[in-house]
Amino acid sequence: MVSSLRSLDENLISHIPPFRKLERSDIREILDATTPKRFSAGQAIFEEDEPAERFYLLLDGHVRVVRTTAAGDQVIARHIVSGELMGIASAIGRTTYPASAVAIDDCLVLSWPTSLWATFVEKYDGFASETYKTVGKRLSEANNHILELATQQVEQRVARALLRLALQSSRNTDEGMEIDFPLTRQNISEMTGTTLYTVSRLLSAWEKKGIVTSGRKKVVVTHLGKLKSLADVDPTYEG
Amino acid sequence: MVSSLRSLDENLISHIPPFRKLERSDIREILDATTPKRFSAGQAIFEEDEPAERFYLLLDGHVRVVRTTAAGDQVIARHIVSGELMGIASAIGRTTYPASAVAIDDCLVLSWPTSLWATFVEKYDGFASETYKTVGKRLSEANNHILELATQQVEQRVARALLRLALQSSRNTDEGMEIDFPLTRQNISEMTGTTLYTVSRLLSAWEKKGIVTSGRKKVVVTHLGKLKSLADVDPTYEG
DNA sequence: CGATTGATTGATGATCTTCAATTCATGTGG
DNA sequence: CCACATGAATTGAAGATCATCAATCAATCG
Repeated sequence: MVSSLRSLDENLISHIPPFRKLERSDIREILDATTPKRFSAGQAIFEEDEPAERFYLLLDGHVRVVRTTAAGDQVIARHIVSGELMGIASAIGRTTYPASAVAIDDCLVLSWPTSLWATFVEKYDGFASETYKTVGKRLSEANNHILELATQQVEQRVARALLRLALQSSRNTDEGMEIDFPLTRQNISEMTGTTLYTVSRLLSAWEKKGIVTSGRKKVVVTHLGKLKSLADVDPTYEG
Repeated sequence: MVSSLRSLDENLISHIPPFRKLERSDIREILDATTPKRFSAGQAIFEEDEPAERFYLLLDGHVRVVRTTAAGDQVIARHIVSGELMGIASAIGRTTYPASAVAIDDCLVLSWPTSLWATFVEKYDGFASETYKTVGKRLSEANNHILELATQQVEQRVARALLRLALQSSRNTDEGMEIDFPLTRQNISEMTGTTLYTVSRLLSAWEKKGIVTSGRKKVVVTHLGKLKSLADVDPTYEG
């Protein structure tokens, strides 16, 4: 957790990929151009189709990136964890946000006006290449997601979604790997293109098999190997 | 069609977005660094997971970008039409191709060694921003595809896929808008995450309603408005 | 003109969604 | 601090959508 909103320590961001190669003075400059902001659980950080006036860095907490269809269905495109950039529409030549970002728990966020993007890219060594790597990773993930939706059954898709969360965003407890933010059946269904009922049935079945334990807004993976085999991935898969 | 493989005219690429802002001398340089190559229908231009040694510009023809799952299912990620870059793994910090590219019909292709990518980005004004716009467009398309797969029924998905092809890659005939490359029921099913049987049934039903006519490897949209309404898009939708 | 690839269509059934009825957990206000 | 409202989860029953299998037909090509 970050102790204060007033004094931004350079160490806060110096280890984060896009800033890793920068001098302390550069980092100081970058931090001086931003004011940290807190968002509480459920608050929107930016909204789909709004003009992309700022870009963001999540320092602490978890964020859901969400799109809504004309019919009102919600789809969770991805989760953002601490240290990731978001709202980087400018990186890909957009002027509006392609999706909404919602704080899942309490979040601490830095942001800069989009007008600074070009400056960052030009001035700070490695910033451009690192952020384009990020964009590339997201494109790959999106394509993997398409492959899953197009070829796999619901059980495999849910298993994979849960597997990714366990590997990327869990803490070890005595029960097992606990997803470290509140996560409902409905949330999982919105990540996988199914219904909350089907997710509930799957989790119940898996609980009987000793693969997970779960509760209200909580999921714990108790047997990663079995989950991987349900997900139909290599046993050495790590995300 | 391009008349000869020997003399590459500067006009060939001067109107294509990433090169649009360049001087004639720059374009000459770029063309001198490549040899055009032909691929015949069905040939692979590059393969998934291969080291990304070159990047490509499609000058003529149509290319399918394909991924294959461990189980052997194929998914068509996108189609490339003349004037588009492909195999630009380097743009997003990858060292291997994320998918295979297969010539649908006879294709004419330019290519450059990946080692030149950094030079292009640095040296040629507008090249970077234009190609990142391309990457951004592909990311948006991928996210739209995810939204469709997650929320829409097969009929809507097939209607949308066909609609996009009609709007982006068709010629007008007296029958209607004919998709201008060979396209099988199986191909359509691989674009939409369904089976060739279901696509065949849908096309048959649509033919009875006067929305399409179709034949072997051929689909013609005869009533765009009705197709749009099946696809559940705005009547003014244009891609 | 046979062989191959693509398309059609009926029958059957699995998978998953939908609806409805409860139960359970959590936090809030009286 | 308990009662109650609210949001979350469960589970049965019913049925829609789509995949699968199989048989047949049609087009194209060497």
